[in-house]
Amino acid sequence: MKEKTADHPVKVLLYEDNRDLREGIAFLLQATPGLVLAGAYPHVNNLKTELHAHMPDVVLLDINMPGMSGLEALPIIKSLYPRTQVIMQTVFDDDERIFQAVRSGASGYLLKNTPPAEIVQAVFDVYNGGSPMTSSVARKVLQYFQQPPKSHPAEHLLSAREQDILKGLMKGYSYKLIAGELNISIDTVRTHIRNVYDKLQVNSKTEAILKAMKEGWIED
Amino acid sequence: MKEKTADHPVKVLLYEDNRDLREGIAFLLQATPGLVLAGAYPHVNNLKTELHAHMPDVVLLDINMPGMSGLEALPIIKSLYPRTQVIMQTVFDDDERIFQAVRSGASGYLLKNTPPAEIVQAVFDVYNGGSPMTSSVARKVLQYFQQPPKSHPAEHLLSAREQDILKGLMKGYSYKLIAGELNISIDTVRTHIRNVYDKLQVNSKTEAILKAMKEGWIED
DNA sequence: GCTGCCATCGCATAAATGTGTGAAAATCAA
DNA sequence: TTGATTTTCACACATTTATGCGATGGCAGC
Repeated sequence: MKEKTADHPVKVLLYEDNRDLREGIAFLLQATPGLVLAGAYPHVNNLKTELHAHMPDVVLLDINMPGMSGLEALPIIKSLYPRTQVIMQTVFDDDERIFQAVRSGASGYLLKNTPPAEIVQAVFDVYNGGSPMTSSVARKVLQYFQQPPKSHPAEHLLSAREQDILKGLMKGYSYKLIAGELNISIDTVRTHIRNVYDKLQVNSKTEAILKAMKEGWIED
Repeated sequence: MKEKTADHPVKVLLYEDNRDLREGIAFLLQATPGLVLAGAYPHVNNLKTELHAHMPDVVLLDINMPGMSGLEALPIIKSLYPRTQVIMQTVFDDDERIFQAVRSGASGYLLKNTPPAEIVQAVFDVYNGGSPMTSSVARKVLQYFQQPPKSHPAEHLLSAREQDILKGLMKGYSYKLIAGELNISIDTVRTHIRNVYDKLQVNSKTEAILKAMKEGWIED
């Protein structure tokens, strides 16, 4: 990880409706060598204008603001300036906000209890390609990846052979192909598929595949 | 976020093959109030025994160790003691390792350049439900979410009506149902589907659906 | 006006699929 | 050993799909 703080000062734009907090952070950013505070505003209603005027490297964006919320502002920023790094700040760490922010391209996510010094560090972090996150937020993000302890209702429902056949279907194979692949007769394939349909409560290839996918069956 | 450090001391198990590093971290963990170092080992070859003996709350796990690697040890730990929190440590931050670790249930991921004080902090973090991550690692995780700026090649390929029909197929409908749904004749549905197949270069319902999904067609 | 594309419909035929009924061999737990 | 399950196969028949070869009308662009 190469530090690029010496390159040119990092331009920061701050959106935070709480006046004390805004001025506090603003002061700190101001006072930090290598950072330049391009602006500090209590709302994002003039977002586009300010973006075009300042061309910030990093935006510190509060989620809860009067008028347009930070979550609404985020996609606008990222669509206009994809390379601008955005750090979200909020008091709440509910899943909904986090994932909406992450999907919209947020590069960092800090809770409001983050000490000011770490906020400054976070600015450098995102600028250098990192993603500073409050650890409780990080946990929620990770949990999305954790192999959802797959509740495979089908696991015990379908026999090994039936699973083979189903996998064949999910690859788009015809009965004939599956039969060839597994070296069994077409009629056998029929039988298995019939049983699979019974167990999955469906009555067509399509339904079986869709159900199998929704049920979290493929690894793809 | 409730701190639970006063509850009972957090039992930590440390796996790290580098002796200096191991002893350094071990000393620090020892000396930290609220933490108890249950053991510090240079390899995971006796993993199960040590786990059963110490029942740790948190495991600090180096990835690169002689014999069994940390990545191999992780799923074993999580399957035996799902509630034990594991922090991975490594010098490398390549995507492969990170995602394998995350999928296997790692709760934290620190690079080796992490200052010792932060390692201690990380132990408390995971114990309290957080997921301390080096910010460069966090970035890679986030990027996985931001992935799908899906290119819809079919968007312009298929006409509006053809897309309607395809959506019908993807809901598992039969021709008859689609015809009813859209108030057109079955033969019309046939024609559209024929054209869709031509354009998607497939020749069965199943293939069309699978292709449509892979192409990022569904929102599900 | 002509041309290309789209949406609509019809008919015909071959192939694939869904479903009913049966049954033999292999495997496995009680 | 006995019984339950699994895996294998067969034949039959209805339905659904896939595909070929049409046709009509609408609408946009040149």
